[in-house]
Amino acid sequence: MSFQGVTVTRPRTAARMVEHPELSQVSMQQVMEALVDPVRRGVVAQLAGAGEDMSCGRFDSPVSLSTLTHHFSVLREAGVIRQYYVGTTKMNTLRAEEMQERFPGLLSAVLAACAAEPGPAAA
Amino acid sequence: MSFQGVTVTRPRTAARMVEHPELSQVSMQQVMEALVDPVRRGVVAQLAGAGEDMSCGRFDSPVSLSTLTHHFSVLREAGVIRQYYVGTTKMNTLRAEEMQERFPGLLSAVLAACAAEPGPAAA
DNA sequence: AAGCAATTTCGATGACGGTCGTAGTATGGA
DNA sequence: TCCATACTACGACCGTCATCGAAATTGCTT
Repeated sequence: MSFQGVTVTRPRTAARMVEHPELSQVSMQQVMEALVDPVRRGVVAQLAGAGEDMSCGRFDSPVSLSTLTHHFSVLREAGVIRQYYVGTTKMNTLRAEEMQERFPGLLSAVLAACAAEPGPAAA
Repeated sequence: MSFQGVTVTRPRTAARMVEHPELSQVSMQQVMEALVDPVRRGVVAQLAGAGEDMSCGRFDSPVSLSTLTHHFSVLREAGVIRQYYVGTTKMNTLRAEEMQERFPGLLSAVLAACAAEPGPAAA
C-alpha cells in the first residue's frame, strides 16, 4: 500500500469499523425509503426469518453483488440493520428492538406483510 | 359536449363515479410506494387528525394543486383513501379499518410516526 | 346563458435512485 | 509472498416519478 510515495503498513488487528447512526438521528423518511424497495424488504425479511446473523453473501436476491452492497448500506444508514466484520465476511443483524423503540410497530408491520405476501421468494 | 360530431347530453344527476380497488387486490409494494412520499404522508396524517372527511382543497401542502391531485390518485389507487364527489368538490376519507385488515398495524404505525415527528407541518 | 369555483388532464422538465461491470481493498490461508 | 475470497467504490446508464403551468371539465349559482 502506498500513500504519497511512502509505503504504509496497515494496522494488523484493528477490525474494520462500520459506522452506524443513532436511531434518534434517523428520520421516518429514511426508514420509509429504505423499506420501499422490494429487494431491501427481501433482505430484511430473510434476516428476520433466519433468526441469526447472516453474511452478505448468503442472501437470496435477484440483483448483482455490487447492487446488493448498495442496498446494505442504505439499510444500515437508515438504522434498520447493524453490520460488523468477521474476517473478510460482513455480518448483518436486524436492529429490531431499537427500531421498535424509535418507530413502534413499523418494522413489525412491514415484516408481517412480507410474510403474508411471499411473492417472488420474498426478494 | 360533442362526440363524433354528435352533441351529447350528459346525465343530469348521476354523480361522477370514482374507481376504488378492493384492498385484496392491492400489493404491499403499492402501499409502501404511496406512503413513502412525504407530501402524501402529510395528506394522510391531516386526514387522520381531522377526524372527518376533507375536501381536496382544504389540505395544507407545499405543492401545487395539480400536483396534489396526482397524489390523491396515487393514494386512492393504493387503497389508502376513498374519494367521492359532493357537487364540485371531492371529499376524501381514510380507509383505515380496511387497511388494518389487509396490512395489520402498518397504517397505524406510519400515522404514529407522523404524529411523533411533526416536521414541516406534517406535509 | 353566463360566470365562477373546484378539480383534472396534458405535456414537458428535471432530479433521483436502482442497476450493472470493472477495478480496487482487506483478510486469511497456502 | 502469493493467491483466493469477500466485499466495496466508482462511474455510467436509464427508467421512473414529482413537479409545474396552462387548458379543459364539471356542477352550482345567478
